[in-house]
Amino acid sequence: MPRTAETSESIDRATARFFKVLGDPTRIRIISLLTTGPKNVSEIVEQIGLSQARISTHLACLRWCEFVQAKKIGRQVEYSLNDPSIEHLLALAKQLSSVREQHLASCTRIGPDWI
Amino acid sequence: MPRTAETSESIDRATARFFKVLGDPTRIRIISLLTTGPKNVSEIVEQIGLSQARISTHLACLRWCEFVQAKKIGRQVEYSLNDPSIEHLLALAKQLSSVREQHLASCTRIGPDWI
DNA sequence: TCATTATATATGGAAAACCGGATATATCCT
DNA sequence: AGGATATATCCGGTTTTCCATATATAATGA
Repeated sequence: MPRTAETSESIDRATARFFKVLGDPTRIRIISLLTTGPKNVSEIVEQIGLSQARISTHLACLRWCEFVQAKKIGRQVEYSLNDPSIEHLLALAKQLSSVREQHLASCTRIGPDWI
Repeated sequence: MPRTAETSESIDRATARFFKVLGDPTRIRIISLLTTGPKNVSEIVEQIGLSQARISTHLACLRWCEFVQAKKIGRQVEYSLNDPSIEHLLALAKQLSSVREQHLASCTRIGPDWI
């Protein structure tokens, strides 16, 4: 069954949201950290160095979009990646973006302040 | 030479910006369209159905971040993808996000309106 | 039970991104 | 040169995202 224009548009919207979730430095750092194995919230907070509240909302975002899984152990919650494909995707993206690292770093905002 | 925490942080920032550029439905649609071959601006405008001005700024964004190349031919400008890896990345992301399409569609904003 | 620890959520404000509409620039044609 | 066409950029306003701070919930231990 061929896809209609509407369904491909709908997938594009989903894909854009998917990417938007990945489009935040803190969330990338969290995902990168989790590629080294499961971590509980305190460990993540310690590694990243932001407030627990901030980390927790970023984790909620990643959890909602199913990038990560949460497992409650006593009073801690252990987070882990829930799909190995994410690691592939991230590795590929890191490779592509590290080539352009300086260039991308010089772009502090999306919009007509390029140049 | 091992990477220090700062340089990995810098790559993470670059990667996040890389993803942020991909985190817009219109830009995803443009890139998807360009996977079928080079197109000039008028063709892109026609296919996507947004104003020429809007398409043009999205193209500027993609061009700046080197997702696409622009080639001036007479008074038209022909755009094309400038790295086949982008296609792989997009295909992988589309696959991952189409699995969660309904779920991602139900998320209209990033932030505490999940649940 | 009460205090403590670990994590999650709510709220208000600042910054960033997106859009529509107007305008500028560059090329072609007569 | 002057008009038409193709594309790019600017501007003001609205929406979205991010953050800091405060507070809520849940589990543990005294």
